[in-house]
Order: sequence, then structure tokens, then C-alpha cells
Amino acid sequence: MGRQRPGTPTLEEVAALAGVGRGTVSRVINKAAGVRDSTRRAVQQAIDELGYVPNLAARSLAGHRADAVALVMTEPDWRQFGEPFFTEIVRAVGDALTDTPVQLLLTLVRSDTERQRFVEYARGGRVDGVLLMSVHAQDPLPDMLAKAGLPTVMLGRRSGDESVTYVDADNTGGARDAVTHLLAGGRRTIGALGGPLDMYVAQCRLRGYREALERADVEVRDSLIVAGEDFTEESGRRATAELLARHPDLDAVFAASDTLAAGALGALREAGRRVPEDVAVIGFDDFHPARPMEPPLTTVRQPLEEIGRTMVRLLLEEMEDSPVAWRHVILRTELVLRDSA
Amino acid sequence: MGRQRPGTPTLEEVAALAGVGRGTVSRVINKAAGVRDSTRRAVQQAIDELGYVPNLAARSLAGHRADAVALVMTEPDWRQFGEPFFTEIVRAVGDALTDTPVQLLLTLVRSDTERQRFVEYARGGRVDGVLLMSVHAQDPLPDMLAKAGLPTVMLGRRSGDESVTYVDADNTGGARDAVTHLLAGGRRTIGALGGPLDMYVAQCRLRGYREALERADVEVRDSLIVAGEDFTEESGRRATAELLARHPDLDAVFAASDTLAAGALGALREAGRRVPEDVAVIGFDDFHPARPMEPPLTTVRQPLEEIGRTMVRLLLEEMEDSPVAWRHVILRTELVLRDSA
DNA sequence: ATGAAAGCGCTAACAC
DNA sequence: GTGTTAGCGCTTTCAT
Repeated sequence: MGRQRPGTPTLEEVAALAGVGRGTVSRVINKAAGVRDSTRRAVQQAIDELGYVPNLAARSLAGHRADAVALVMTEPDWRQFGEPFFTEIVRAVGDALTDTPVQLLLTLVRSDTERQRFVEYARGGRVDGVLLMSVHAQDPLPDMLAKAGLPTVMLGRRSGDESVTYVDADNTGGARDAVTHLLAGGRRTIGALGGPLDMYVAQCRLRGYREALERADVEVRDSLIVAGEDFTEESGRRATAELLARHPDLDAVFAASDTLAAGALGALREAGRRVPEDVAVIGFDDFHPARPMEPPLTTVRQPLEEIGRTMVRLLLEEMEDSPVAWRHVILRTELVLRDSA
Repeated sequence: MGRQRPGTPTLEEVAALAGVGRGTVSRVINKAAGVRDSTRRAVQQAIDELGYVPNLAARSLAGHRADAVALVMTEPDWRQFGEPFFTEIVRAVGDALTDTPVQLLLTLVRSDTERQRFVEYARGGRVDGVLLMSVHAQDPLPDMLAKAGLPTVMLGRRSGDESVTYVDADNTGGARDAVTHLLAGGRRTIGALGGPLDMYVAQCRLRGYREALERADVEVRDSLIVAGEDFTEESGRRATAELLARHPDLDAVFAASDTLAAGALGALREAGRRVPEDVAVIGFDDFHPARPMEPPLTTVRQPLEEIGRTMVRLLLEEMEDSPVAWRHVILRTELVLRDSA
């Protein structure tokens, strides 16, 4: 089980070879100011000669920091990780960390065993902070980390009064914009495909739908709202068929996700409706779909790049500052028009 | 930058509370034998009471191990990570580590900066071993790690005489089986779509094609072989069109990847050939395709699950044993018949 | 079976 | 500027 082979040079040996004290070598390594240039060079040469690499365990122990952060995927269904939504976030987070000395560690938490192991890892001080992706409403991990005093930033939130720092897209506003757009296009019988209501993101998107109608003084009819049991395409297909049965005059559909929208598209075409001429469809760009969102679907685009960047910014700040400034950031979405209806 | 909040209980405090020595507490934590049961219980209670969690930096420093391994993705094109080929490997590796106390750390290496940072991380002793995915032929990372004495296992190899421990699919054998299958079906004018020949995997698959023909005493004609510049579907499409032009009597295509096969399928249908009746197509299941390999394509299936499991087994062995037993494992592929031709 | 003590290699505070 | 020193919290002998 050993690594850092015996024989690995230590800071002490570097100091001896360079003919200086340990402290000086430490200063050179950490690029601290206040070292004569000639000394610095001598030390650097000794480092190169010996092929010295700092022992990170020792550094952590003495320095009280790990220079690493974890990006955790808490998702029992691991295939989700292949989805563009997540790969894009990972990329953005990686990019945001490029200019720091911080190593990014992706970790999977798919079971209680893995959750436990990770908590011990994090509480054990191997990371300075934690980024959480795809947290489910009842996941205890965020609280466990927060209770342990670990800087933590979540992507999305578990409820309306989330206590852990998070970055979220403006789901309510995005949905409102989408439905407002439909209304502006003259649509009046607008169906809503909600996701599972135990997910906060689904609640928000449905709320946006309601708000848009209310602001336009259009009656909110319960019969136009179908809350699916999940976000799948099949679910969207069924829900849309039901909407069509209830409201043959349906002229638009707002879907709480792109997969639901894809299902709606399928169901509408099967029923002989033209999209977007007869029925307009708008969904959120969650990037989950089997089939990508192409025309004729207008979508609500989430700023993934900015979400990732912001998560990192908040985390780094929490890592440096006093740890009490819980903050919540909600980022604008953008309506991407791809239809002419 | 601090974590492990000040006030975190230490082993010493646990010992004090339990009224035992530090050594005893350490033994309890590490489930070492030779502790009286009553003592163990007393210590455990103190641990629970204090909410004690071991400081992993200290443990690493004293114990010379990190209890963590890294799974590295060296891929400038990060979107590759979303491909089923990789997510499946990640899953398999995670599963193989479930029953160990080893934390799996996924890391991205997309640039020299990140490569450098990771090497320092690994050489610094933060991981006990490294698993490498998607290594390109000229990537220096494997050698850097090997030179540093870090247990390392690669997925695939960079050349025929790879020195670093690796697990690979039997690309040559798989290709041979595929082409032998085509020959058994009575096909004689079999085109080969090779990948870029600077990739060892592509060389092997092409060699398998040749060997199958030779064993069957069928002439290997260079005009039937097209080495694409990459593995893309478009590349497969072009190459197939060229093959058709050269050999209108083409009755089968062996493609070095599933994406190439998908391209072949498209080109053949465009040209009015029926697949598999007129022309049979076989590709490797790399799981890269935009369109999944469905009938009528027979494919060479790689044992991803077993590849991941084997990589972990080898790595754990290298971590425990003397570090000189470089090993190379090549796993069987399986022909998945999906056509009737 | 258990306590005591010697480090592991580094950072940071303090002298000079 | 630079050397010296005191830990950081744990594992691991070595006594007992």
C-alpha cells in the first residue's frame, strides 16, 4: 500500500544540499516573498537535482489545507453523468479552477456506503471544499457537510428555504418568460407539463407558468396542468395526449424540461397537430434529451458555463472568508427562439 | 483556506475521554486485533460522543498511504467523458472499489497545466495508485507516473511494447472473429475501414482483419483497405463510398469502430445497397456512436465491466506487492450477432 | 492487552 | 533575509 517510495527526497535534504535552512526551502516552494534571488536559485537547483516533490500529507497537516476541492455527483443512476448538462458543468468548473493551485476531484456518491466514505474523506480534511451536483430533495449529504463546517456549494436547491449555499438557474423566471412568449404569440390555451412535484426545480417551473398567466390576466386552469411522475420523454408523451383529450383546442405546451418537450412534440405530431403552427412547444434546455432540442422548439436556456464559474467563485470565497456568509445565487435564463410561431 | 474547523476532536482527546492511551484508540479505529472487547466499546463510545473523525493528512503522513486512487481521463476533448464507453468504465471501477476503504477520485487532465498539477498531486502521495483512461500514443503521463514509482494501470496501450501495466480488449482477436464471421457467411469482397494508424487500437483491429483473411486463404488486397484520418461517422461514410467506387462487388465491410460502421451503413444505403442482404457490416462496440448499434449491425462487444474490474484488481495488487511486477492483460471480446446474413 | 514515545515531512512563528 | 523550533494528528514500535 505504500507510495511515495522510500527514498523520496524530503525538504530537509533539499535544504542540506542547497546549504540553507528548511524554512528557506519552504519559502521558495511556496513562492513566498523575502528570499534573496541568488538563494532562491540555489534552492531551485537543489530541488531539480533531487527531483524533489513536496509531501502533500505533511503540507496538509502543517498547513491546514488540502489545495483540493471535490465535485460530487450524488446520483444513483450513474448514466446521468454522461448527460451534457453534467459534462458541461464539469468542464466549466474545471476551467474556473485552471488558474488556481487547486486540484479538482470528481467523486461519485451512489449509495450510503459511498456517501459515508466520502464524508469521512471530506471531513478528514482531504478537500477544502465541496461542490454538489444533482442533489435530491431528501439527500442528507449537504447538511452533513455543512454541519462539519465544510465550505459547500450546491447546484440547485432542495427547497424554497435552502440553507446551504447554492447556485441555481432562475427556473421561475425562465418559465414565466417562456409562457409570456407564448401568450405574446396569441396562444391562450397553454398546457403545462410539470415534472415530479417533489423536486423543487419542477415546482419553480410550474410556478413560473402560473405567474405568467396571472400577470396576463389569463385564467389558470387546473385541467391544463399535468404533473408527470418523472421527467422522461414517455411521461411527456402521455401527459400531452391527456391534455389533448381534455382540451382539443390546445394551442401551446409549456414543458418543465426538454425531455418532456420532446415527448410533447411526439404526441402532438402523432395526433396530427403541426408544431409550431397549430401548437407551439417550449421546454427547458436541461440537455437531457435523447433527441436534442431543435427547431421547431423554442427553449429556455440555462447558463451552464456561468453556473459552474459562479459555484467555484462562491466556494473559493467561502474557503477563504469567515464561514458564515451563506449565499444564494440565482442566474438568469435566456429564451432561445427557434420557431416562428 | 482552512478546513477541519478548529475544535475538531483529535485522537488524543478521544483517548483522554475513554481513559486509554492513544495507541489503543488507533487500534480501535483501524480495527486491529488485540483489544479487549470492553475497551473497544469504551473507545467507540468516546468516538461517537465526540463525533471524532480521523485526520486523513496525519494518517497519510504517519501511515504512508492515502487510501485513495485516481481514475484519470486524459482527454482534451472533454465531451468524450459523456460517452457510454467511459461512463461504463467509471461505473465498473466504482463498483469494484465498493468493498474497499479506497476513495475513488476522478480527475481530468486536459492540458499541460493540469497534467503537471496532477503529477504533483499523485507524487505528493495523495493517491496510492492511478488508473488511466483514454491515453493517447504520445502522452507522457504514464511514464511520468511510472518513473515516480506510482502503481499505474492503463486502459489500452500506446504501442505493441507498452511498458506500463495495462488492460486491453483483444482488438486483434475481435477483428479476426468479425471477419471470420463474414467469411463464414460466404462474403469474399470484404472492405476494411481502419481508424487513424497512429493509434495502436486501430493497428490491431486492422491486423485482425488481415489475419482472418490469411487464415482463410483469401487474398488481402490493399485496395479494400481504407485508413481513415479519424473514427468519425463522416470518415466512415467517405471511406465506404470510396470502397464502393473501387469495388462495386463489395459484399461486406469490417469497420474498426462503431462510428465508422454507422458511417458505412449510411453510405451503403445511400448507394442503394441493402444491409445486410447485399453488404454485411460489422463494427466494434466502442459505444461512441451518435446512433447506437442496432440491427442489422453485428458488432464486436468489449467487456467493459470486466475491463474496469481487472484494472482495479491489478492496481490493488501493485499497491500491495513489490512494485516490479508489470503485467499486461488482454481480455476477450464477444461477437454479438444481430443480423441474419 | 495497553501505554509511552518516536517519528512521518511540512508550515509558520519567532529569533537572529 | 534566513536559521531554528515547535507543533500538526496520526501510526507504529517497544516496553510493560
